[in-house]
Amino acid sequence: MSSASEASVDGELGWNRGVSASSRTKGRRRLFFCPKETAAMAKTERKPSHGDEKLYALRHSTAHVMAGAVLELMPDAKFGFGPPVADGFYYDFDLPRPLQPEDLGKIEAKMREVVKANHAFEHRDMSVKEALDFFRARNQTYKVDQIEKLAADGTSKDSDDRVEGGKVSLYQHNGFVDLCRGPHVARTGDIKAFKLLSIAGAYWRGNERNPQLQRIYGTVWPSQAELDAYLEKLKEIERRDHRALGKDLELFRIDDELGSGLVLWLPNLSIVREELETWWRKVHHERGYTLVYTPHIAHEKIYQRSGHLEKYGENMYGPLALDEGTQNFWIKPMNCPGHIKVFQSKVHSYRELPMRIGELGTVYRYERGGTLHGMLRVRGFTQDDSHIFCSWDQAQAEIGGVFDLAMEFLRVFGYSDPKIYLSTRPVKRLGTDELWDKAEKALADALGVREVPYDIDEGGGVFYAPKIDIKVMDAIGREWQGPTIQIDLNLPERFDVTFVNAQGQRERAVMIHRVLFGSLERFVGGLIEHYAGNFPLWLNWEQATVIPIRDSAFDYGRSVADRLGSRGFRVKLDQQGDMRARIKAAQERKSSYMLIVGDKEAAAGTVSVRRRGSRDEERGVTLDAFLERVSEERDSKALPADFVGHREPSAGDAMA
RNA sequence: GCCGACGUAGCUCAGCCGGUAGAGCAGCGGUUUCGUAAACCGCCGGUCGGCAGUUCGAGUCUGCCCGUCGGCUCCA
Repeated sequence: MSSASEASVDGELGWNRGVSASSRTKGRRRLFFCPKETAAMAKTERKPSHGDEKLYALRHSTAHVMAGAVLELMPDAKFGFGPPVADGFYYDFDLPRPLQPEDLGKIEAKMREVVKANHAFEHRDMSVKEALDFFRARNQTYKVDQIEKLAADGTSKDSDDRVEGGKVSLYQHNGFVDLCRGPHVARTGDIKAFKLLSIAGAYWRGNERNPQLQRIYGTVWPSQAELDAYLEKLKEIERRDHRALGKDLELFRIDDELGSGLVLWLPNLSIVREELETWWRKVHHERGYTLVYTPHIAHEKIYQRSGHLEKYGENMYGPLALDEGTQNFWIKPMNCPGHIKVFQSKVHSYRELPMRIGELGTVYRYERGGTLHGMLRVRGFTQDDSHIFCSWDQAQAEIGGVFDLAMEFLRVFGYSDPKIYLSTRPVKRLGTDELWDKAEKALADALGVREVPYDIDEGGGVFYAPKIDIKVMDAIGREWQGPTIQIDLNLPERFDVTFVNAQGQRERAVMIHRVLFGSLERFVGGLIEHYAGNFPLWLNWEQATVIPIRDSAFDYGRSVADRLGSRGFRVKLDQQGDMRARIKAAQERKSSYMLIVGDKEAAAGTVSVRRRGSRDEERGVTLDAFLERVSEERDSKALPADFVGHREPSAGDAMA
């Protein structure tokens, strides 16, 4: 007999049947991305729209069914938390042995039995003492821990559970009892289309000093069609994975011997980066930025003064002991100290402000091994960093200017639905509360003036400043971290950054830190996925491929390629294999245009145009007409014709 | 860093109960010149992630490192 029946207490507890999903009161909801997406994306998910209570109940109920199945298969299992998350659910277990991939199938089979048996979900309240006795008797130490915490605090940030009137809420089905506020579906038979996806480690209460539990992720949908659509979306995410595309398209490489977390930009992606940097410099010159270069290592005294060694030291590489070990240098983790020194190279009048100092500055930060992820999480990266030095009176307008520039950037790349977050003071920080009050208010005011709606990310600021984060949706509805703006009152004080005001007195400058791309590595890694490798013409490493049909057209093909090259296009003349092989290869390299030329084209001075993503050809296009067309496309930085932007809400939101 | 899985040619992978490494693609050399997604023939290419151990013998078994993947924690 399984222990599920040992846990069964129907008789003595008096369960209430038929608690409907709609009885669930509003509460905090913990939302995460599906496992595949997490590392690539922002930590917080946008809140789902109203009206998805049923989906919430379905996911929550399936988590219970899974936990019940695990308990039947492994009677010694102990349970942690098992909440619904975006697109599915998970449950954490403390198990006597590690789970194997084959276990998922067994657990799923057991779940299907329970679904088929159509057990009722039943609810009851229990006094704290009763509940503690109940879970102690079953050796469910994590539940005991949670109830004790709830009894002490009333609520818990780790779950929706709470103590009300001295009681906690429990649910049971098929003898599996869990601490839970509900709601649930009425019966297990209401669970239709589900699948267990993966196994992972997770710390109890998310704290790495706590024991590590085994987490099973699963997904569940009201219908098989919706489950299929979701699984298809996961496949699409896999197809777009920048690490796979990075290999296929020869974009970047991370070499073990060179060092993990360090990116080699291969020639193709280097072209993308060069185009981005060229445009970035142009835009910044137009906006009154001064572009500079600063060193990659610095004496430790500057990092003592900036507070980096104290608050950020565990992420820094060093020390490098120079001059017989009498002088310590560290590799720079941020560009701000260098830019402060640039500003302080002379005395500035208020007339010169705001002074906007920018740099494509390469920094190195130690990241723990398990956190590295392709180009999205690396140890060396280049930020498109700028520090704006201005007076307090100018700060708000400057923040607004940066904000507008950020929006322009996002539009160019086809990102949509920007969402704004205001991240406030973290626990580990410099400076007084008054300074933080002032800085946080300045950011909030700047957003207020623009009437931009935003959410607060409590404690999400950097050690020296609060920040505005802009998060955006990519082509398949995933959220990414975008530009960041920070207003810093700490470093100007530590470095005594001043200017001479209209009264001839020294006045403390305000420092605004901002990035638009963030890091080039992460931004471009994200772009690869956003575009699925199909880059817009202006960024593409192979803008056109000239494909002669046979030898007789080689000379004409060369003249076409030369003509395009002389207009600044990146063109490949392919003479390998036969024509069909050349077409296939060009398509695989994601060349923007194929220009197929044979004897007819040579005679007429035309090209046959085939656009990436299409099997149609357009014959008899004169070279001039083609040049005019692609010049316009390139210079306007148009999104490619095969780009399909994000239009609908994400799958999870659509379920409302 | 932690939990689990995995590391064989540039890439994708095969290699049984331990007997001394194999395919396709790519590359190179030929042949072929063909009207819209893979022409044909040949050749080159591997300290099987690294270091120890067990064994007559290790790609296969064991241990420790390194790395990658899925998460956790952290983050641009």
